Amino acid sequence: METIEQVLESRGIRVTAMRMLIYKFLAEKEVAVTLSDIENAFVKADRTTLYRTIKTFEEKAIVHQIDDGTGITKYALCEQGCNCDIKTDLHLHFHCNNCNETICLTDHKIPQIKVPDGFVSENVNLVVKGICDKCSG
Amino acid sequence: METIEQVLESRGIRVTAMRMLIYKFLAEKEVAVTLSDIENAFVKADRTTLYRTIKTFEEKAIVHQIDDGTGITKYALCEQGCNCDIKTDLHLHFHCNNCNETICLTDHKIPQIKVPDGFVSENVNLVVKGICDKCSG
DNA sequence: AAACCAATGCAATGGAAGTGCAATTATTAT
DNA sequence: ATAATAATTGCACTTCCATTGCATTGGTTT
Ligand SMILES: [Mn+2]
Ligand SMILES: [Mn+2]
Ligand SMILES: [Zn+2]
Ligand SMILES: [Zn+2]
Repeated sequence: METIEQVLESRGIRVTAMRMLIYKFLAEKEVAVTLSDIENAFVKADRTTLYRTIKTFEEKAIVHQIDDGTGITKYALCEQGCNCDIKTDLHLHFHCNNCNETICLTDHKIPQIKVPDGFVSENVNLVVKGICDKCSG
Repeated sequence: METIEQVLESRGIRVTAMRMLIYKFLAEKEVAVTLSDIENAFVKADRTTLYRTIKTFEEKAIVHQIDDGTGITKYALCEQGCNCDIKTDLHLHFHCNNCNETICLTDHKIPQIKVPDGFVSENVNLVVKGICDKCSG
């Protein structure tokens, strides 16, 4: 099992205390988080640092961005085999209208979508909205 | 064929000059528009009026909102049989990565999406990104 | 230790969405 | 037609999130 340091270094991200903490925070969360979620978790740190950390993670493809339609961008750690860097990450995202949380349905892939002649599909964003398992129980 | 006045009145929207102009603008556009697109088309009118007009149209279900992932909400006239008011409008939207425009693929419906046990799907947002017919030609 | 470069913190900016209230315009009642 | 009423429009202001410039700190390398 890889340590956090190893994960970061293997992607060419220099290891700092802050980066490790944020990585750990993301790893412990089972839902996608917003920047202000991270802010609330690390009140001592500056917003900008948190922002740039998550952007670095995104560039280096250890997190991916999720647009769930709430207007606030969310982030989640990439799982094994998440190819979001080459824009072919095709797993579903689910947004709960009740608890307002968004999660990756990592092993539910997006079906092939037919587009009209002349159109070229490169990427698909699919967000299912409804009630999550915790709220429907 | 219905006149614009008739369309508006039939949905309980009072007819004003501004509303007719905006409706016409939307009808002539074959792509989804942003609020600032409308702003640029009607520089004499106030932003707020344009904003509230489009919101009225949305409430009365003659336009629907599109979240194409650019972070800016877009709007398009509902076609015949567009049931976006009852949240079952399931046609595809296509966003061109080249010309940056977004269009409704009105007769391409979203396939049934499977979600895990315990999850209840109420609504789906699906945006295909790639190259549009005009840009790929 | 000096030089260097990357990471962090602070302050400010920009863009889009939304709201309170006053002024204007249209509709209805007298 | 005039007055009363209601809806629409315009202006100013606010909020929220995302993003950047620049100074400062801290770690690495020579
Ligand atoms: Mn995901
Ligand atoms: Mn549409
Ligand atoms: Zn929920
Ligand atoms: Zn195009």
